Amino acid sequence: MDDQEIINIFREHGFKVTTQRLAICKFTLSRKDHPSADQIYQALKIDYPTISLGTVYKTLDLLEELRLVQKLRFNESSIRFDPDLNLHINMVYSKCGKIYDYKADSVNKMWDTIILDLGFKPIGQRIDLYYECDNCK
Amino acid sequence: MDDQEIINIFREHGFKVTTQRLAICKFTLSRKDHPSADQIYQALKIDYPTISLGTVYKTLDLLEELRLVQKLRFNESSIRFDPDLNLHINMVYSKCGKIYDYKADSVNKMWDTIILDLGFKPIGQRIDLYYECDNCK
DNA sequence: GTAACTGCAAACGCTTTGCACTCCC
DNA sequence: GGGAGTGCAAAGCGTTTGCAGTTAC
Repeated sequence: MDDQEIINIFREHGFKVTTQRLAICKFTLSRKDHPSADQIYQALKIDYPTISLGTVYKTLDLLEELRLVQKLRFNESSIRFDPDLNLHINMVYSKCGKIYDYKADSVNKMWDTIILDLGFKPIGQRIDLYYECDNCK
Repeated sequence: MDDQEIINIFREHGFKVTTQRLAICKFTLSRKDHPSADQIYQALKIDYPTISLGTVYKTLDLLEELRLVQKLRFNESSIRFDPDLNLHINMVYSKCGKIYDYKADSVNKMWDTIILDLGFKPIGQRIDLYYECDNCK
């Protein structure tokens, strides 16, 4: 998603385009490791020294409302933000806290069958797999 | 799981059996709707008026350590406690906050295939399905 | 120009911690 | 009797809220 697309989405929904919003949005959408609000804040502080954590939180709420990210709570204190709202598996490395997405056609097919089996369609889903990586921590 | 079984598990691991622990454990293991620490506390306060929220938290941590429950964070502030550690789907009702387990052989079979496809075995998993119930809230 | 947004700091809510008292074993 | 467990209250920590100042449009 390029800058113009993001700008259009904001404007279409009546939200102003600010430097902070664009930066937070671009950063979060480009990440595949589900950063926390503070990780986003720390990363952006380098290029935008006056940005505040409050703005990061408010913007992330906005992105959730615009269906550009989803909030995920894992078994740790902070919320992680995932820019992929389609069906995928969250590969969670329990020790080091890293999280990556895994996508495969086979999963989609299986999933369709499970949903069909259940008889009614959910409004969303979440699939996690937990691993322990020996080389971390 | 009856009282004696729970008592044995505590003793085997060198933990003392107290009235509070037994009550918290029995209540949590019997619940299928994934109560929060405060819900457990509120429910037990009726029969055990002197019980404290701190003890509920400490005991739930102990039960997690003994692999009798797992902690689950959903998109709400508090932690939910699930006494089923085997493969199942969490049916989450987004509006009213209710959560139930769904188990089916078909899911297990599908899941085995997905894991086999991935090539390496996880140490745990979590599957959520989100619904909106019209009659709630 | 003005309504929306930002940055700051205080408030909030759930969870954890510390400690004196209590009670299993 | 002694050490683990409890209850209470304070501390902790990520997140939310309120507000004066600022900025997009």
